[in-house]
Amino acid sequence: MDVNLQSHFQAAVSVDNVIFGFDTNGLNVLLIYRGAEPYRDRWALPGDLIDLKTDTPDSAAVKVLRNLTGLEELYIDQIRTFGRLDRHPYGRVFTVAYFALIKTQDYSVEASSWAEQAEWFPIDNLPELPFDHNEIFNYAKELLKMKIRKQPIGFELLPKHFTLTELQRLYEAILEKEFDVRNFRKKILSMDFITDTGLKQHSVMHRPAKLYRYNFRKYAKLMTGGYDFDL
Amino acid sequence: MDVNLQSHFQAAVSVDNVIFGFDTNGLNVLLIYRGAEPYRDRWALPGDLIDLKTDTPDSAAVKVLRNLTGLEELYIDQIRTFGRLDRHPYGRVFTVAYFALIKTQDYSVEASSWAEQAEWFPIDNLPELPFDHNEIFNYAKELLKMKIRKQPIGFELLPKHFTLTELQRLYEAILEKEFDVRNFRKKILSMDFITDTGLKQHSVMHRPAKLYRYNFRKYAKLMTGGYDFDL
DNA sequence: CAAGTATATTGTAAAAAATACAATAATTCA
DNA sequence: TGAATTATTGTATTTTTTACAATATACTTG
Repeated sequence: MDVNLQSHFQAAVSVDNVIFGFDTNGLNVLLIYRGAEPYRDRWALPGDLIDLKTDTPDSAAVKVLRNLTGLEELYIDQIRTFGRLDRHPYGRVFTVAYFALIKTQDYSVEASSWAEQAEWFPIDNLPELPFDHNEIFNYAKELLKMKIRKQPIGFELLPKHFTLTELQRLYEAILEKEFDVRNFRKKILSMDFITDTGLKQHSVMHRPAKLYRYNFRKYAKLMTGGYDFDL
Repeated sequence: MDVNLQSHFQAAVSVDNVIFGFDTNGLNVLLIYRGAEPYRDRWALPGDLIDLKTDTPDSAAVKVLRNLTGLEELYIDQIRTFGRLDRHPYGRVFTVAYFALIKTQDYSVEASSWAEQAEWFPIDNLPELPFDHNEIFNYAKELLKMKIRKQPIGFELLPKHFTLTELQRLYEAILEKEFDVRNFRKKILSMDFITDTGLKQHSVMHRPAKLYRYNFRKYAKLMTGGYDFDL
């Protein structure tokens, strides 16, 4: 290979995942406790160097997510690439950041191959992160805000069956803004892609709420009709 | 360096720009005629390998754009990174795609250091592009559609002074959809970030249109008030 | 200079969507 | 049985969107 070209083929590329989860305490991010250098013993976004022989950025990000959660078929999407010159102490490493949503309820620490090293952190109380991970996280947070208003991805963060109040709390947590109960329900129901399951909460010491589920097929149908999701 | 690490530091990273321009014929993309291998003598997106010693993806993309147009201060934004295993015949090359908007009127082929090799192509009549450039272009086109509805970036594609009809044609070309003249004007003017310059067209053989300009300060003010641009 | 040509500009009524606002209902627990 | 707690629902007002066509202004030509 040409000497000129040679000088270009000396970069590494990694992926880093910003994994969001939602529970009664609000929005959380899944961080791992690094067991290896650099930045050993620091909480960081879960990520890995891409294996140049076998992986694309997408496949590498999916692998990280799968290893960490033991779950398949999660929502994941590329955010953007970060490439500051000094972002990695070992050399020139570009990182492709990803954005994932998981149902906290389905996630069990035990299923993870990095079990004891993973932990949920409330998004408003993150530790200082290594590399440019704070920057990546902030970018992801903004993206989540934007996406939630345009696409019905909120359901990826809720259990299969959920109440309208839970859905409202989710939107409020993400958008950092409160909605009127009546108007929120009217709007969500008018969009017509959640379905009443006929089930109710039980063992709650108040009027039990109806349980709904997200109906992807209805959503898909609306989209092909040029529908504009907005909140 | 560790052998294990060594195997990761063998990638190259490039940037590729999808540069949009607008004229009376509609939306165009700027392509260059490749003078070097691979894919010599093919029309392709302007791009370059990132110099690992000196450049970030952003700075590299700006350089490509500047070399090509001779212009400063253009609108440019990252799209996403593409990294199929076989996308480049010389090895593992990831490419960070960018999206740029330029005022065709300000662009002169002469100013370009690649002068004779650059040419505008109507977006609905592109040649077959090398690498994964067709995929990148399609992605960019969708992104443009999305962005134009959310941010006042259309003005980056128009001369400093423009008529409302030109603005409408621009939106129609990008969104592939026609708008009612009265409603379009009402909406645009209600947004209140374009200003009447007091000037008019001349030497047109019909009623001359008023010339407007984009008022960034007004827009910025609106945004801080939580305004939602939408069309 | 009058008529013709071509595009620019403007208003209004009806329908739809967004907003503001509070009373009643269903369950558990004591 | 009533107290506690959260779920559920409707209506009037305002704002936004939509549908729709007549008049205005410049240039050109005869």
